[in-house]
Amino acid sequence: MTPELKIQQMRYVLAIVDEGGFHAAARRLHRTQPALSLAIRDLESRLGQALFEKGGKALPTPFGDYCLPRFRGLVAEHDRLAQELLQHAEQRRGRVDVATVPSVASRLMPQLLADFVKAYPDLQVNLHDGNADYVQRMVAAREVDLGITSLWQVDDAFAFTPLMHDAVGVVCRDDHPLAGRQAVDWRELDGQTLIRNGTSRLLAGTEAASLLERSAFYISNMISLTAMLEAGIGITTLPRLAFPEEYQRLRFIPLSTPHVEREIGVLKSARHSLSPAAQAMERCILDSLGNSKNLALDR
Amino acid sequence: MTPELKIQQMRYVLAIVDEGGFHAAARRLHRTQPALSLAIRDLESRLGQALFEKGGKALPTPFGDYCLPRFRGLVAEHDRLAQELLQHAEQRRGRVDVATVPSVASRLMPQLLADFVKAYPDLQVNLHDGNADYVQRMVAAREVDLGITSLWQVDDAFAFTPLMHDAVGVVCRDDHPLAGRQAVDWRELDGQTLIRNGTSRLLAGTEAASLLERSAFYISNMISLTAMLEAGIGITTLPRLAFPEEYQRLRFIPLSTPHVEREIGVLKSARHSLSPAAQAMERCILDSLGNSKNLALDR
DNA sequence: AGCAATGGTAAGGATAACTTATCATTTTAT
DNA sequence: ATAAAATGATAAGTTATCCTTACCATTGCT
Repeated sequence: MTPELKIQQMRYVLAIVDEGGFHAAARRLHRTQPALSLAIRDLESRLGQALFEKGGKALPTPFGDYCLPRFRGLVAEHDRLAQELLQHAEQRRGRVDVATVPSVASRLMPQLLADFVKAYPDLQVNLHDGNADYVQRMVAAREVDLGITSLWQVDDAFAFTPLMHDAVGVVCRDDHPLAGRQAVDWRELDGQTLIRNGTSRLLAGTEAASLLERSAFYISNMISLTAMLEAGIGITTLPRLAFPEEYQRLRFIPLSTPHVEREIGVLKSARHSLSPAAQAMERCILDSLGNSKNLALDR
Repeated sequence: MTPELKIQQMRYVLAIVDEGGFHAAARRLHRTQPALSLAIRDLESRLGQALFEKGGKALPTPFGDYCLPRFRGLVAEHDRLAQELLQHAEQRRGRVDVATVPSVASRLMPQLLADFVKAYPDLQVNLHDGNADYVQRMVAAREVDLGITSLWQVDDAFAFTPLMHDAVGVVCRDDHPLAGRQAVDWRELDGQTLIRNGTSRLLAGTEAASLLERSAFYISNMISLTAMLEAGIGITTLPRLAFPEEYQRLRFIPLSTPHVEREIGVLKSARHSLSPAAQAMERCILDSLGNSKNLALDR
């Protein structure tokens, strides 16, 4: 019933009209003139009406005149769409949503995003941050394309690409007895006031696990936690990346025994592939953080 | 640079998504499953991005999700256009402009248009009327598709299809000496007050031409002319079709010597073809007035 | 009149599209 | 748990579509 009008046939019609003849149009389209003749005849037979007058010249019929602007419209629409989709496919347009843990957001993302917008200036980036559980849930719910986090729970619904190891250490004020030390053993913390935080669970399952049970404080908010530490109320443990360098009076001492580290990496859904923009972001992340095991974290 | 996205490929994508799988879609499209696989692969390679996830199920990728509504839009646009053009081609929609001489407009068009709208209820008809010169100029300027008129001037820019012969006669009031006659010779009009009108030039070039020179009146407007005739001021000549039957006191007496007639027919441009709607109108005119030499004009 | 355009036509070849047959996986049912 | 059925991918071969070469008819221009 409804004829299938091919975009290419319409293009031929437009070229013939614009160039004023079959030969000229054929030249422009890199075809031969009979190719156009046949294509036009086919289109005419589909519509049941002639598009060009019969006598010698390539003049549109009244019906052809009626079709012309409509063909032009659909072809323009097609080209606009093809262009748009290509730009998305080629990662020149689009949007990425990324979720990270706060330490990554503040320590790694600034440089990374600067590199990213330089490489992909027209891609929109949305950055969310929260704890590792939150990041993983955002990825699972597909509210973000990618997460940069440590693995919260192994689950084959996720694909995790490791980026770096982030060792846990003790954080204390500069007047604390441990402040000048190069390393510390967990047993030395016995009797100290330990403030737990969101990352403390990294110690669970290690020989230092008992420290957690003896701790009376839990503070999730980083601002509050640093305020407590600066006030000299106690000490805490943090992965190095999460240690806030900007607080002058705080010190980070690596925990040598047990050696505890979290593994930071890129998290994505294993079942779904990435949008083109997210592919660009993933590549950017891997290029920038992948090989260099990021040893430049010392101050 | 810009890939050529075929309407059919987009249709395949939509069918696969809507039917939830390659097999189901293939069934609906009367194709086999590999045909779809290959078409999709081709489209994906043109865009440089996968549209469906790899693992078994036919789930769209995020890029596929992005494409879907746009494909749907363009396909819908295509179908709408194809439908519209087909309706025009099949003369189910469109517009015809017709110009006629007044006699045709008042005596022939009412029935003809009634037949036409019955056969083509969705076609818009615009009817213009004026003298034969006006009609011919309208056709030449392509402001109308068709004219129904007598030929004003022969010119190979026009195609003229004769419909009927329309004999000239004398028109007078019922109390005129000629009123009861079956025929009249031009010599019998000698000494009568002859009022010329737009059709009087039909006598030019005949033996009765001298009558025109002796006439002091010329009235182009039909209402004015009939008023003059009803007032008994004079007589005139008119083709039978132009004789206004509705005036009870006026009589028409055929002119037997010389026998003068105009030929009424369909006029169109010889260089341009007709719009589909105009083709419908032409056919309707020829069917309704072509063969029957329209002898049913007596009252 | 003769030449150089125009577009149309016929036959054959290149390309694209589709089908049949088969395979590897996954899902469903027993 | 295992068989059966359904999924999509792949390879080879067929068909249809599209395009080209070669030629013709007509028109317009020197």
